[in-house]
Amino acid sequence: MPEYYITTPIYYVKDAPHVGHAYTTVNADALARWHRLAGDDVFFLTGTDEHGQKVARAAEEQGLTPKAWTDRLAPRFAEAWADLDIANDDFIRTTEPRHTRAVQHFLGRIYDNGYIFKDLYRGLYCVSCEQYYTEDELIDGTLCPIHRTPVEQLEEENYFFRLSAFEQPLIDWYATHPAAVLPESKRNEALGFIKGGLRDISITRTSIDWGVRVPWDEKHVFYVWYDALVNYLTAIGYGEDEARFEKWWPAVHHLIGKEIIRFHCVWWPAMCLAAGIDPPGHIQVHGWLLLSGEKMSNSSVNQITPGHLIAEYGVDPVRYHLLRDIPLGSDGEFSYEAIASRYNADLANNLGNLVSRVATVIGSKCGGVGTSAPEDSRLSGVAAAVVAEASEAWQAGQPHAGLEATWRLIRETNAELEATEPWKAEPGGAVDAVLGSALEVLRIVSILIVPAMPSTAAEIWRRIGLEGSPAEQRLPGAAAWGGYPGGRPVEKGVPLFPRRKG
RNA sequence: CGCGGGGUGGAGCAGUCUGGUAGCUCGUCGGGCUCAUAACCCGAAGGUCGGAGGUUCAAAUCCUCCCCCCGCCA
Repeated sequence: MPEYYITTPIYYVKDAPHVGHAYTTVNADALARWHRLAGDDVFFLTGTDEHGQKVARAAEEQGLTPKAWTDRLAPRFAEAWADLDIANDDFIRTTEPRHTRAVQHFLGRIYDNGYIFKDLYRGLYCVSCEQYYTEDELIDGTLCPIHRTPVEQLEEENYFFRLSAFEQPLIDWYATHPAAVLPESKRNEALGFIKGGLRDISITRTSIDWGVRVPWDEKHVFYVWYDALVNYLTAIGYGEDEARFEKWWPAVHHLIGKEIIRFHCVWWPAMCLAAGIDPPGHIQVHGWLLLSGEKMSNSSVNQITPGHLIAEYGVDPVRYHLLRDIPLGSDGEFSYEAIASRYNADLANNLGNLVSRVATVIGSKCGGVGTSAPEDSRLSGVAAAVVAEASEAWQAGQPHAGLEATWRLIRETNAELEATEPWKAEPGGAVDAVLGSALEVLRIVSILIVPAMPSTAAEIWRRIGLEGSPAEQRLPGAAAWGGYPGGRPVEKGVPLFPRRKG
């Protein structure tokens, strides 16, 4: 059984989860669910990043210890994901003991291998922020961007990672793993950065203590990024369960936003090499969810919470919108107009309405009992083509294309009903055939939409009288034409997606 | 010359690598249907593909220059 290990970035617990986080997580969840359908052995990891200066400061502002603060924030992410029907297999927090052990083991290996050394770090430091800035982050190159006060030139003893030693190894690695980073434009960006020359990087701090202790020098803690990346290893038993680790690594799929390309496509593979393990096998980079043209961010005032959207539209429509309207890899605009339009057009008018009209005509012409589909239905060819196209799209990490293809089958089925008008015909073979085909389409569609809308899929499955659940089906076999047995009671039910005004 | 993304009918996108009838969804208009959630189906209008040069029998697609928009701790 092929393994499919997928990760989201771990989210920084500086603030509550917003729709940008949800976008990444829903995509990861949908891909995980697709691979489960495909019969892969799936492990889906998400979690929270809890160390570092900014968390410590946020806690302090609330009059809390960092630990108390993160204990309060982390569950909000877990709850948000539960509300969005996210079926992650693990939820990692970087403050867990297992993570401390993994980080110390991983960085200890790099240290033992000679790629970490002590040196003087010189930087521009804001005393109020207790933080270093680079010159271009400063106002006029001299003032702290937050406090607008002069920064100081400061020196601190740090441990450095010899990133410079990995310039050529990384170039070689990218050459032998051409599809490791997708889309290709992002791979080129990472490679371009590497070829531009790599400098050694400071990876520890003595100025803060909210972090993972450096095992060979207790005065230092690891800088938050280098502790955070290791979460991908912690969760699969790195350093503690060799068999489990090798099962999932390096065939991992990291789903990340484009702003953290350098960390994931340069630092991280280099650190893996330094520690003596393979770099991550797949990194899929996605774009941003824009709100009125601006990136949704933690600090944005006008952020929209996932809970708010779910209350307004329902879980599955929110998931569908995120997956269908913003192709993985490019930026997309979030708007209420877009989600409402998608809801009415695709969910209410097409899918929901198809379920309704089929159930009604089955009721009036077939006594409420589903009929089976003939093999030679015109729709069987469409279905086969759509299943192939959707599968290819999902496999390639393109949910929007998979869903687009799926909806073509729904449209074709509406058109087929229009062409044959079973509601006008006398009950009999012709009517049974066209309605059987429509029911078969609904069966196939309910499988194809499992990754995007698990609850809706299960509900359609149930209404057309099938047992078990669509999520238990295995592709490609289950999507082959002719799986609907007929003879099952078909329930009309209330509209799946009541049409929205405005 | 910081990096990156983009400018295609009213909106959002595909097509650009591998030149050769500009495609899809939404919206608009007209018709059909009335099984269905005023949903569905069919048809139509609407684009000199950011601008200017160039290569070519032929350019949204290749080359040159220019203009504009957007983002950079998910």
